[in-house]
Amino acid sequence: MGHRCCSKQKVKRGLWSPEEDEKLIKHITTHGHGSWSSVPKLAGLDRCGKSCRLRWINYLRPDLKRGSFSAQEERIIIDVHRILGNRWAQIAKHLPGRTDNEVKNFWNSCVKKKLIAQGLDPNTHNLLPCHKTINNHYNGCNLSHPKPTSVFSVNSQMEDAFMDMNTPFSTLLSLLPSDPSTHFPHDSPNIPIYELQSPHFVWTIQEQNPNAFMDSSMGTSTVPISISPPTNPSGFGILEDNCLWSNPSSLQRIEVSRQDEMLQLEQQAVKNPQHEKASEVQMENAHILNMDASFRSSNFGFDFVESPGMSCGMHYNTSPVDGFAWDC
DNA sequence: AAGAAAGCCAACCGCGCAATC
DNA sequence: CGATTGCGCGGTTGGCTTTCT
Repeated sequence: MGHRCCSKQKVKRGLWSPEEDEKLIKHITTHGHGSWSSVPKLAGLDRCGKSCRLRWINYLRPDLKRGSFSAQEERIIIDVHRILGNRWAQIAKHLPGRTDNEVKNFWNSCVKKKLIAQGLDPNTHNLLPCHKTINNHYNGCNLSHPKPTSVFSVNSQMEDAFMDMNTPFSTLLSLLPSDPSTHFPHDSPNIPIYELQSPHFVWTIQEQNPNAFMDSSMGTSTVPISISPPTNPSGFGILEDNCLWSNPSSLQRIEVSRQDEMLQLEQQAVKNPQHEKASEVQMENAHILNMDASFRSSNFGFDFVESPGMSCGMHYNTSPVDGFAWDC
């Protein structure tokens, strides 16, 4: 199995010279790479095809985004890594202009250390053993995984939609059960809990504690979601490339719309001081709207809570705004 | 100022998969 | 249908740079 294309050839190795780069760029921009194994010969390079491919993909490609990673890119990396693990190529697909190698290096040199500093195991994203004494409650609510009060079957349409990054957020919401008010748990009438099952996944969806939202400065409510493959005890490893929670653009659109609404109300208050009190009421109402438990409301972001790989008491917000939050 | 240690990142290695022979 | 080939991937290495002592 496999092949030893490089080991049997006496070709140059190590760092690439500017002249070699120039030859490779010239060849690929004019002829395309075609078969990588033939590129060195055609381009006049004393390298193996594999080395040429790597140099082009990781360094010379014109669409590469150079420079340090943004905070949002870092967040995406952490989010997707929590689900996919060290599948760098898959993670890199969520970061236009970044290569798997770049993501991997960034992870190993920076992100890993940050997570450890936050008391998280970078491999599992669980709390490290020495940090597991943090309170196991969430804004006064017991966070031990609540039993779902309703289990819905997810048909293929829903599953496809959930796994497709391009599915509009409104479509996702419309696919959820239409009348969530009938599925509130008896012991927590304000916190509906759903579990959606398919042969491949279990989605646990829970409206976030409204009090938690009221503490939020960004005017966004969230629907914590945990997704786990029913047959995989680790909770990781078999999710597909395009996952709902890795759709930051949807979240941003939603959040921007909420922020715009709040901004408009604030501007109204500035323009019409005599109506300031009325605007305050309107703003308060906007908050209340955000607390609306209806899944058809567009006031949601998506979070994970209590997935098999996450310790009780830890709340990881996937919105582009907030970072890790510890609920103590 | 100099040597050591740590950080960073480009490149290599070896394996697995899929297409082709 | 097995062998070969090409490609892509994740893990690892090695060397350059930066920071620390």
